Amino acid sequence: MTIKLTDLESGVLGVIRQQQPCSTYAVRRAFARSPTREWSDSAGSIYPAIARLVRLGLIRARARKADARGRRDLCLTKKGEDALRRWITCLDAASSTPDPVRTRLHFLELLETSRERAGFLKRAEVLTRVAIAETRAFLKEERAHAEIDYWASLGGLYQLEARLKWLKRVAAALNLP
Amino acid sequence: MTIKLTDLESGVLGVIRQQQPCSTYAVRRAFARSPTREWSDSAGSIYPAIARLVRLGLIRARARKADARGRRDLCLTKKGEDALRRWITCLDAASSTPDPVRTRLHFLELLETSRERAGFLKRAEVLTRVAIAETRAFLKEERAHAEIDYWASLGGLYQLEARLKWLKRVAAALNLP
DNA sequence: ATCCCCATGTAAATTGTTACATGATTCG
DNA sequence: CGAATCATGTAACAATTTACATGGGGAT
Repeated sequence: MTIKLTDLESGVLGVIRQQQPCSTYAVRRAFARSPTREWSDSAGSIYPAIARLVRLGLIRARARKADARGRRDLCLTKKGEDALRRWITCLDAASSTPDPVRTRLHFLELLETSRERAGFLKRAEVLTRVAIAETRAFLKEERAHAEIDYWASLGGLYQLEARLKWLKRVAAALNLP
Repeated sequence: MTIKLTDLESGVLGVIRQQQPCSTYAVRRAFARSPTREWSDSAGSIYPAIARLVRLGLIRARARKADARGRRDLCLTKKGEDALRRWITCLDAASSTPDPVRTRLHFLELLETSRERAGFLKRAEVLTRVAIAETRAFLKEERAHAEIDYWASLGGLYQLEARLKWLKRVAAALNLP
């Protein structure tokens, strides 16, 4: 059975992979820095999450010797890299997070070839277009019967269209077709 | 002490207020309809949430007589309306949801005067502009040191800018300055 | 010396997910 | 009649929030 990661766990893996070797606190700081607050930076969520990932063998933790504070160096294992890669590439419509594309894009470097990266962006684009079509259909019904819900839901459409624009810009910037 | 509502509870109150009297199942259906999945539509979250709200005195549940299925008519109490109004107007930067503005806008009708409604939109606009400024500052640092994180975070900026555009359109549509 | 940030966590309570259980009604 | 949907929930589990506890190290 394949391991199913939560978004927080995936974010943890991703940040560790970017900064390894690093401490739990470094991950926390990285999460806290982000203006969009994609992941929770509370100790009560991160420490248990990392303990889980160590238990699952996705992270290796090595105590620094002669460190009075008991800091540990965290690194991804091979298994951890695989799990992270799987999370990135298994991007689907059922994702519960506000922006599953953006959270994954942070770790795009884990995909080695241009082909894989372009594939990710393409899949993201298709998903977004599907969502746009669905939202448009929904808005059509909605308009007729509930004015305010129409305007509220229109916000979702604007967000999706912005995502599409952003994806194009990212693809161009990264030289991906 | 004032009651602090979760987003799900607020959504429940809002939908009930729009459709009252209605059943729990009607709320569930309303949540399930939305293409943006702003609120969870699982029975395991909604039934307990409504039980909580009844216990807190924000909802009144009345059994329909001679209804074999045991349906209940739910209505907001005065206290429930107040709590919902407070949730809508207490829009702040610390909101954890992806789009605290959009979720609240659904229930804008609860604000009676144009002045209040315009106030809400104005506050939303200010919050968004602040977030945009913060994100721009963040991106400036980010660009220098982590290419991919820069492009990922740029997505957040696009979302915020889309929100601003949407807010303008909503204000115009509702004839609010 | 004292205060604040670094850095580790844990405990209790709450919340949400997944899956199940039950029975009524409608539709083909 | 059988399947899908309506409509109520609950139980077990997993995850998160909030708050606390502990101590090192650096700056004023």
